[in-house]
Amino acid sequence: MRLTKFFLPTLKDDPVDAVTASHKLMIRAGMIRQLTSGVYSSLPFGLIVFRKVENIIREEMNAIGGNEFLLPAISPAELWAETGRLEDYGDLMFRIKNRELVLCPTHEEVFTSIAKPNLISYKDLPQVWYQIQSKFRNEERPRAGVLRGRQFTMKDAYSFDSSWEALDRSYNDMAKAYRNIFTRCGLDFTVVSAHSGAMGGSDSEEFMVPAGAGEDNIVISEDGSYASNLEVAVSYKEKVDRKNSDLAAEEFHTPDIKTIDELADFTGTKDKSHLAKSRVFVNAGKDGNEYVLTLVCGDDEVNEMKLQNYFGINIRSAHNEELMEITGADAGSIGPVGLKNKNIRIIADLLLEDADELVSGANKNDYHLKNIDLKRDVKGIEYKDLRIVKEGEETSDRKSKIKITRAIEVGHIFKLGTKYAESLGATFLDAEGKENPVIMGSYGIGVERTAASYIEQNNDDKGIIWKGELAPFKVILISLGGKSDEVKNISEELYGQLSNEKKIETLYDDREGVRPGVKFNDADLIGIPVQLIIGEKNLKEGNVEIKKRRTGERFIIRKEDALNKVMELIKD
RNA sequence: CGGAGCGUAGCGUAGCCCGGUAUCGCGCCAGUUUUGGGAACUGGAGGCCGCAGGUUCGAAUCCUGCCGUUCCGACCA
Repeated sequence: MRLTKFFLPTLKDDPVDAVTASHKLMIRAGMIRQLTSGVYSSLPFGLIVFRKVENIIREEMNAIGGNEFLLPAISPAELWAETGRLEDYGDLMFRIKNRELVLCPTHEEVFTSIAKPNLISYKDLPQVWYQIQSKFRNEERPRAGVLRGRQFTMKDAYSFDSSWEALDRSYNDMAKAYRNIFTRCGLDFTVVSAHSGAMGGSDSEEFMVPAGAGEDNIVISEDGSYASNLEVAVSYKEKVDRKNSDLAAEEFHTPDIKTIDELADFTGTKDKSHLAKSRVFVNAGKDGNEYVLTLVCGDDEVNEMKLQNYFGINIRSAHNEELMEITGADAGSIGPVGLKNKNIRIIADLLLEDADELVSGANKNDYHLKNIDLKRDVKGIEYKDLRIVKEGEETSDRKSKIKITRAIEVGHIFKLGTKYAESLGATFLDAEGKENPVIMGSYGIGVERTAASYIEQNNDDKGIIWKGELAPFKVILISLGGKSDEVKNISEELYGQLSNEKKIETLYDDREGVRPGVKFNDADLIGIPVQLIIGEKNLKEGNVEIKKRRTGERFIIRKEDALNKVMELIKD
């Protein structure tokens, strides 16, 4: 491609609205432009990269027997009402105003609607179906360029199986394909166990790219044997010890003490594990509200995602006005003993199992209780894993320690089970002639997000650094023309040889009247791996120069050897 | 949704407090010189100062409302 014909609007300065490296660089390198919040146009240079990602995905999906579809981006709202997701997604789904249609945020329903009348016998299964399609989500806060947008390209795949064992096989094939995809994309990634979110389902793994710009926190053990999303992570920690002193619970005055830290200071306690922290949650259900009081050690926090896993996505923190009504006190004086509403479920973290001599709120403003014995004083108490794990804790097997890192989720695979098949009536007849719901898996990859993640991991102060399969061009031929016809002739000759004979994706900076510095800086910014530089100075000696973008290494070589050297270097 | 900020030429900005018809840099166009790491000079084009209303002789500037957008948080896959 000749740069004089290629639309590549590069920017010298960072756009003021961009904060993360990939966002800045994708705009500066002329890959994307924003149309409105969370919505980006793909410019030619960006589109080349996105297509590379798509093609890698396509090849790996086809390799495991995937069938490519292209489904509509709009669908009837009714289809979503049937699975209950019209409500579940709520405002996250774009709705069309003048027709009962929605913009699809994902495609389980639509794929299932095709599966239903066509996958009717166990002989029709298994199937893997996928598409690469624009998705629309009315994100409340889009951020970091294409990392979280309102419109984005997603590869979504679905497996249809006749047994849970077969689903395991489909899932494992997919997991392997995902590893291939992200490896081929040149990403440093890690696979973590995850929460399957609003989609429902059981086993679930996320493909995570460690990067500061990420929105997720992931937990990785130092020995690499454990990896998990912080939302579901567990660790090993000693339980709070039981003292068996059988001291009577006793109320004491704690004026203006609202937080655990204040309580620790007030009581002169250094170890906050016996200062039990209470929080009240409301689980809004069809039959009215269920109230849940959680109890964790004073130095721990409740992991709300774990609560969602136990209670469903509708559980929420109680509002301040509700607290008084439920407990009899305001936040800061709430505890498990003496609650105003007796129909409240009390769930304590596993670390607090049968603990005694605890201090917690007395459900009376400005009072706390000490010597609470959970075994003795709290009837019907349940114990569950509730806490958020912390950096430096031991892994569950006690063989390693955990680290917490920010990461970008580029892919997610999970076993859906029969949720959509059941609600939409997609069944098949098994060998005995019995009707069963199709067992599904669901698998997604964010295309632009994958490219952005690559850039997050591969850039320097000059710009992007491409390598391997994602590189939009393998070589940039920089002609420092000036008045020299010879430079121009040699450049044209080499360009022809590279692009026509060797079939190498070559970008040819054939701009005239552009100073060398501008060309060098543009080349570094857009990050093509190998720069072949033709200038008058070297050419006088019969030489050309080659620079590797990543390392900055330079080679001055005979012009006759240029082609071979380029071919050698692009293999890296 | 809560908090904070921003909106002036393609991009980045000054001016706003204290009202008088918009500053500077980059980029763009023409010309001359230049040509290996974002050139110099000369000349030029380009603006409903986010929108609407109000105050005023007069509004980029003050007031009200709205819209857009960014960041933090909440929410979300």
